[in-house]
Amino acid sequence: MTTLVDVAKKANVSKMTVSRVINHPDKVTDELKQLVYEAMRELDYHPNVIAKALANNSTRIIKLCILEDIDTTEPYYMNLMIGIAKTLDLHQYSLQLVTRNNFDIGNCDGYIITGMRESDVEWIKKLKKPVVMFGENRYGFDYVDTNNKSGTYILSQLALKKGYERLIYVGIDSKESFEYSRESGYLQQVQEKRMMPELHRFGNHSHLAEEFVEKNWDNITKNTAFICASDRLAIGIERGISRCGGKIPEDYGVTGFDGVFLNQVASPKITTIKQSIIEMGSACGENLLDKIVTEDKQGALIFEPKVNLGGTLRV
Amino acid sequence: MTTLVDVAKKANVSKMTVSRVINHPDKVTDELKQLVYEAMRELDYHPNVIAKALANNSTRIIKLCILEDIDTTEPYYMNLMIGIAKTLDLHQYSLQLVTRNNFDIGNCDGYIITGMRESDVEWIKKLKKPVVMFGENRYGFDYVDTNNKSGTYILSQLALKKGYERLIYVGIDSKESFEYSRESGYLQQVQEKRMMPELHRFGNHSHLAEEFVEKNWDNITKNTAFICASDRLAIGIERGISRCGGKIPEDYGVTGFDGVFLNQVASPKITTIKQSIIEMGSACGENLLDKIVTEDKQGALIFEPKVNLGGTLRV
DNA sequence: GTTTAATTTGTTACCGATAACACATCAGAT
DNA sequence: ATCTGATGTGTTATCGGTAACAAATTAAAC
Repeated sequence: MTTLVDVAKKANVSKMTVSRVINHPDKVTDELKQLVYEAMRELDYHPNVIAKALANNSTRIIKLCILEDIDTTEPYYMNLMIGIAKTLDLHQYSLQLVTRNNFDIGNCDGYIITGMRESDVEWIKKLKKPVVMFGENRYGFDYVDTNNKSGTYILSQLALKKGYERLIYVGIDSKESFEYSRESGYLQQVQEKRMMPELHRFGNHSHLAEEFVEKNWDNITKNTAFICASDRLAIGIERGISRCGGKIPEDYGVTGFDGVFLNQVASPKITTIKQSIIEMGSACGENLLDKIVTEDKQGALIFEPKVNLGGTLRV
Repeated sequence: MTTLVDVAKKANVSKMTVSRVINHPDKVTDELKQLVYEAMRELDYHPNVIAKALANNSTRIIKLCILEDIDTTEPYYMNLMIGIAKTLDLHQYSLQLVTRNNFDIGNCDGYIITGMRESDVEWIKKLKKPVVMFGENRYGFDYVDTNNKSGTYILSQLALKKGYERLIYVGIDSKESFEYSRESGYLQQVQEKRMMPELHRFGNHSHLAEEFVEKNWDNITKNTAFICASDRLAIGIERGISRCGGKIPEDYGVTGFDGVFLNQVASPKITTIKQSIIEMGSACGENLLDKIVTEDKQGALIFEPKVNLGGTLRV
């Protein structure tokens, strides 16, 4: 492999000049820069990242910290990892998967954290390296997420446009930030239309939503659409309605949130918000690397949601 | 962070001794070793991988080279990557995904290659860094794979045990090694039982298998089981039989190979061979890292197949 | 009881980059 | 013409390890 010194010799300059051409090109005259660029091209020079890392005493390791259980049937975390890894690899960083237990083993240059709860805030604040969260939060941490509020807002709007006259929100029984945002998207739409909000919350399991429909079937008038905070709940609602003999999408509408794997087995497919986890993962990585280089706050990076039309709303 | 020198001072030895305690402990007296170990423990010393890499002029990068098209709906490659990454991360190596095009950009310590064709053999032989293949081959490259032959052998055996009296093999129309192995597993079982082998080959698409069943329905006697070389073909066979009014598993049996995602949407689920791609990926990584350290040939690492019972064979 | 060889430890140079400092060079100010 | 200060370039030390060699100690051989 060719090194700085090889290039320096060829260009008749010191290796420091070559280094400067790479890192601080404004501090070198155009004349020398040309010479150096040419030498680099001729020798097909690629900087040695390892040496660079040692000189800057960095590790080129990013830790991905998943603070909730990994449900392996969902490609969610895999997609996230793929997305992050894509970006990191590009910059010759490597990804390390950690949990709460093996968290502080070994050094790193930064953290990507997902699944944070309120109780995690304290120790996260104490981390000495840059952090980017995956998933919105209200503690001032930089994050990447879908626009959760906008998602339910759009789906509610869509349901109304399709002629459903009653909107019931089916949320997740959790105090996490994304849930509040999804609720508020529904609420905003409902208020704009001066409708009566109806909210229910359950653990994120399809059978709970299914039970809910079956128990309350008498009160569920025709022409109602259910705006659900997750595909899982939506699938439960869908099954409940089918069981009770309701017709989707003619008499009842259902929308979900996520666009993940599970939906592939629903029939009809749920109309939902599609999140490109891979893209968001990439963005997460880029954000973090930026932060490592510039040491700046990145703020929130919010992806506008895309509706994935299924068969649970009228055409 | 504490360094070699810190440990050396604390233990009253030279840093070289500390380095030796780590890398060549047999060349240091027990007395000094004890001192050094103690110092390392007290100072919570963790070697700096970056410095190590620089000194050894290694890159800590492994290239994963996928030589076939990536079907993103299948979690196959994701699982493979997860598996590999798991191992590599553990050893602070990073994974770089490359294709034929960007293959020789940048240096690396080793390669994991999958989807090799015959035409790739030449350039792979010329690589100067250790290589491990994912998927069997007959060119002497080290590899990791499921025992393909054993898989079809076992499924054929199982089908016979369940009372099916005729076994038809449905293979993939390809000259790749795994296909030959799967065929030979079927053939061995059939020959042991002194049955008449019946083989057919198609491109790996479900509709081709489906067509085959429909066109030949008259010749497909009851009590026949189809041993398929992939889940995709198996799904096609299953659909074909259903269309023609055949009953699975009462009158007809079907087995697949892979245990991948697609199977989740089949009804009834295919009885198939389950491959733990993640585990195999990990093994691939370990094999390669071993090879990098020892410079030895690793040979083949073959995973014994596990049958995943679905509903396409009698109970 | 030397001589020789083997074992153990320390010294030095080096891996390939960067930062901090030192040294030219040249413009403008006095 | 000399003195400043800005700018561009080269020198040196350093990051945290390892290999190769040198030195010191110990053991074995004659």
